[in-house]
Amino acid sequence: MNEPVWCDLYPVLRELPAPLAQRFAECLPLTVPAGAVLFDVHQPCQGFPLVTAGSIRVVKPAANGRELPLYRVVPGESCIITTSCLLGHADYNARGIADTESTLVLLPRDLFDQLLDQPAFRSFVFNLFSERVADLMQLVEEVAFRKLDQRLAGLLLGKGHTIHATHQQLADELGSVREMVSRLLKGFAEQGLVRLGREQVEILDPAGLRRIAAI
Amino acid sequence: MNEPVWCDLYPVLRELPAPLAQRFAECLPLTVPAGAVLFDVHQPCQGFPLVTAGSIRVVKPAANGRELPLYRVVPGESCIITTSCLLGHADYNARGIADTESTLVLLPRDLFDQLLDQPAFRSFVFNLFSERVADLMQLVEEVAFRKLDQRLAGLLLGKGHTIHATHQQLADELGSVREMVSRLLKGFAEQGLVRLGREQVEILDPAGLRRIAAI
DNA sequence: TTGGCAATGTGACTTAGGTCACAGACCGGC
DNA sequence: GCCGGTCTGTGACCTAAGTCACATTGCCAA
Repeated sequence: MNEPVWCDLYPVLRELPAPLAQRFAECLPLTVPAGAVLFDVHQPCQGFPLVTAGSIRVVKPAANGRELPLYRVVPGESCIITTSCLLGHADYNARGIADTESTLVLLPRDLFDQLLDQPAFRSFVFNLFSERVADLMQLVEEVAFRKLDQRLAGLLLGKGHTIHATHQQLADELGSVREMVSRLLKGFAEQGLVRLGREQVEILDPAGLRRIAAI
Repeated sequence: MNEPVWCDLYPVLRELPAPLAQRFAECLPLTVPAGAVLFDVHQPCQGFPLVTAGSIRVVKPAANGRELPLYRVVPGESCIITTSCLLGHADYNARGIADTESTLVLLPRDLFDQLLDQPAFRSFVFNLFSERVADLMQLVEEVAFRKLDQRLAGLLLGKGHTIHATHQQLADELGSVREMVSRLLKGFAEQGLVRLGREQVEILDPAGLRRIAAI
């Protein structure tokens, strides 16, 4: 079991010596429904997730109930916070929620440690780890310095020509509230940058949005 | 050369095989004055710094000229952003400034890569790396969710009983402005939490400050 | 002692963003 | 068609934070 899909998404698994491959094969994949909380702040870290289907949303919860999205773990990716917690023997400092129904294998901590002795697995984990740190730096810059209209413009630009989402969903992505997104989108529409529809934003002037995003 | 101090601060250097130890010994330490910019946004990463004296302040510059401090590299520590850039072959996304006169060796990229093949050096780098990621998460939480009075209270608590610093310096630590710090400190003083003096803040009620910091 | 500079105090104002309340608009099922 | 819920629009208001301008204080060296 655990063979075909997993090795396609995580090719590094093909290079494992037999005993480790065996142990990995014994890890049962589990499927969780959308909205399932896989880990939460102050919990100890149980293991390292390898995702084959769906998407895990990792967020920082605020006192007022809002959540700031940090990143998503999609098939083939790794989870930087889990890596950090396992290496540093620390508790989680964020929350992981299944964005959609998701399937994953949870590598137990001792297996993860053994796998890290394998050069291939190690470089897989650390290369992704270092790339994600750059994203995290980007996020710090976003929340510390960029205004909401800049962030919204940037978000829209990253979602193709026509976005299908409610204003609430867009607000959630930004860690903001619906009213602000509605107001800003209306402003964009008045400038001819977008055309608005129910659960839909059509981008008319990508260059104009980029100017606002000021990336 | 490069022997006594370096190995005390970075014990991992003692475990290097002779050829690498030799290459390290050939790296000339350099001393830079306070305020020197060691690296900046969009620059390619030249190498990995080992600091023996002084302190490097790593900041994220904002468009308006202000800077948000991310962390400091002090003797014995490593620089997470440099690690990330070297591993991901990416340019810097922050600025590194000598806080005080500082002495460091810059390991060239190829030597750093070779050193990473050494288990001891590797675990030194990655353990610090993962610990700093947790700090970075903490920083995201700070700037995204916490109010300035909470952050200022937390800052004061981390600096001992009596703090010797100007309001401007405290504001810089928070990425804010002097006036805000002056006003907030005055508020703290009126609540009997601190006593203010020229370039000095004396903490009278740590518990009260902790309550405000809400850590 | 005093002139000057750095540090601090402070009020008035602006801005971004969030909150609240409620009014419409749309849409799918009955 | 009409009725429920969901989605969107919008004005009034609030707050945190920053900006500007200027007054005041305190120290230290000439």
